[in-house]
Amino acid sequence: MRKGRSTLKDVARKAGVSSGLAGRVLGNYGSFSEETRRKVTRAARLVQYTPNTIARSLRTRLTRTVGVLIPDITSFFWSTLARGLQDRAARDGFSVILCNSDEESTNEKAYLANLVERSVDGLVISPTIGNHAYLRRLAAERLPLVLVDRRIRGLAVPAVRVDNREGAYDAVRHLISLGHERIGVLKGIDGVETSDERFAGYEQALAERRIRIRPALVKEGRFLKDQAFRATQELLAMRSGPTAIFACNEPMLTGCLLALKEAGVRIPHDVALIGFDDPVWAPCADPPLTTVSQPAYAMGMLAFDLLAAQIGAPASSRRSAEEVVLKPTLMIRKSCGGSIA
Amino acid sequence: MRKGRSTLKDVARKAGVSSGLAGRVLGNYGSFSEETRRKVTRAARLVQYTPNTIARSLRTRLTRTVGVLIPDITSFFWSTLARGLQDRAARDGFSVILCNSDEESTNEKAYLANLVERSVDGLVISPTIGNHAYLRRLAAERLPLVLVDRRIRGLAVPAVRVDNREGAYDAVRHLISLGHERIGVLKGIDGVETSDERFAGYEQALAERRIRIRPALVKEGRFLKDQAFRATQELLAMRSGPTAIFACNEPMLTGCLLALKEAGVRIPHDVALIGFDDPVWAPCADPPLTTVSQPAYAMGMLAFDLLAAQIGAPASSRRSAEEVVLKPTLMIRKSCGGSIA
DNA sequence: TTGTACGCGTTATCAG
DNA sequence: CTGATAACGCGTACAA
Repeated sequence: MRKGRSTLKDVARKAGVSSGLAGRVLGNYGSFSEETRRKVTRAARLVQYTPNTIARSLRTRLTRTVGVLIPDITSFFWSTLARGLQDRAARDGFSVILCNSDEESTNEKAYLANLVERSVDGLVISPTIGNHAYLRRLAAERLPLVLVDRRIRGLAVPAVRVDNREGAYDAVRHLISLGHERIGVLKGIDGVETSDERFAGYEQALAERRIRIRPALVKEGRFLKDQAFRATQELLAMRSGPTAIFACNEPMLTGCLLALKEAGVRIPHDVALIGFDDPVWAPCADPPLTTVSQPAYAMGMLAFDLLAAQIGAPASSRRSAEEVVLKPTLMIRKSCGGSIA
Repeated sequence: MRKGRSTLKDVARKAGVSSGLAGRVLGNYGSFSEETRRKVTRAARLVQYTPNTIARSLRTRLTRTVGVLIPDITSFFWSTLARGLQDRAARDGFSVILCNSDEESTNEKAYLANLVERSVDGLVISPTIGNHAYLRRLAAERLPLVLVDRRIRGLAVPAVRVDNREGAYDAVRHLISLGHERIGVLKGIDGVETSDERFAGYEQALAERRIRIRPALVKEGRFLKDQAFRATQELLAMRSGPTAIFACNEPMLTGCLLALKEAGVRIPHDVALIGFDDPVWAPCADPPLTTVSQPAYAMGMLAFDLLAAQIGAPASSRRSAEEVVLKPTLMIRKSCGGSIA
């Protein structure tokens, strides 16, 4: 029994040529006669030759592998985005290594280091807060990089995201137009662009109508379902609590909804609810959820395309900050009800 | 400016020793004096040495990479399982390459081939139907393999799954105990063990109560939301349609619910609904969904552990079919209501 | 304890 | 057009 897969040497022997020649016809470069092309391809088929990508990578310094570092594949937005990314990657023959940061910069750092050691050709990352020195160094070294969902201040690399401020603004304006003024908000993580921008949209909508922001109504839910659950309970415990709540992502929307139901509050009668992210189940909820929808799948595809463009280009001529910002869209269903006036 | 990362040769030069020696202290094998250990580690730090995993892999034939090939990362069950898998893998220093088959054997075959070319150390796969010859060959070649969620007949490799028949049996028995007899079922894909077993549970529960199976009530939803949506519409269009529906996975549960709502049927009053898989949002649905819950995250962790055990063991002594079968649990909420008697 | 040298399987260059 | 041969960076047997 042979030990492993057959190599170029095996093909060469079988075809009765040198391994260099075999490599050329199989790699389709250099020159060779039609005669040898036949002999070699036939031999390759016979010995079931399959190139050793490890050896090839060692030589070419290219791995046809990209890393994707996101907060949590488990949430609707990220799994959908990852799917779009993986589909595009596969189309181009790239493999994708999945990493979940849980919004922890220590995890981020560790995964980043690992991915670099593995010589990925590029990286799409949704950076968390914390020390970005490492990431900046990678960018400086011209490792193909694309940021998704959020950017980092002062780091000029391609990014694909949605206009978060606008999406949040639309959501909150919708609430205000329905007569709400005491609007609770479940923020993500302070310092994360996505979160800050959504909060800015919230502020903008309120300011525009001269509604003052009540600090007690703004809670940091850390993008997490459980945190949002607790925060919602706190909101409900207030003397003069919110008449509406804006949850800044899907896990928090779920947590909020769970808390609301557990407390027996009627939606939208007692409190209206609107969320960022539009999971497939939003129409099935009780009541059907009004949300801000993001084109997550498309974002994943775009992220890969932006990355592939960098990988394909010579390191010197890489555009520094091609940015794609998509529009979120308000999906009006039932959870905000009609006017409460 | 240096061209790339520094190598063993660089640290060796810096430390004033041979690269072989440097390799040994950094790899911590063989023998060397305390003196050189200091010199070498210091040099490594100075030149920011980081091992080239490609070269190492070429030499050791090990990549510390595993592939995970599942139907669709986008669904609740799979994203949760993948998360458990990735977490465990990271703990042990393994990277995971994500592939989505969409239940297409051609995709499966292509991804499998790619993963093998990349020399993954192991593979966890949820095989779809179709030609399994390729997979069998890999198993025969002793590539570490673990099957998740479903097995393949006659292929003795470790597997982790849930007792699908029992879960489905419990679900349908629950429906029957509430007085339902015309129970519609949204099956997955005929031939996929998961689907067949769940259907077997359905049959068993009915047979036990001497309720005959009406072919018109069983629909193949292909595990897909949209297919289930249409199938549900067909069920609703029947002259004497179902009084209850059992959706065999989460996407189909969603599709079914969507169709039911769109048609204005009241749940459970007009038709009761129960699903396999218990997504986080199940309690938020209208009405809260009664489901069969699977320990997806744990299954992912276990799958990796089973794989790691094989990777760690010498190829000759690999246990052939350690199988883990977990218990699903019935989560009774509101979508089946009380007795309809 | 240390250094040398070879091989892993490619890609790619350079004579012939 | 073809065959040798040199890297790529690491692991490791073997000699010193």
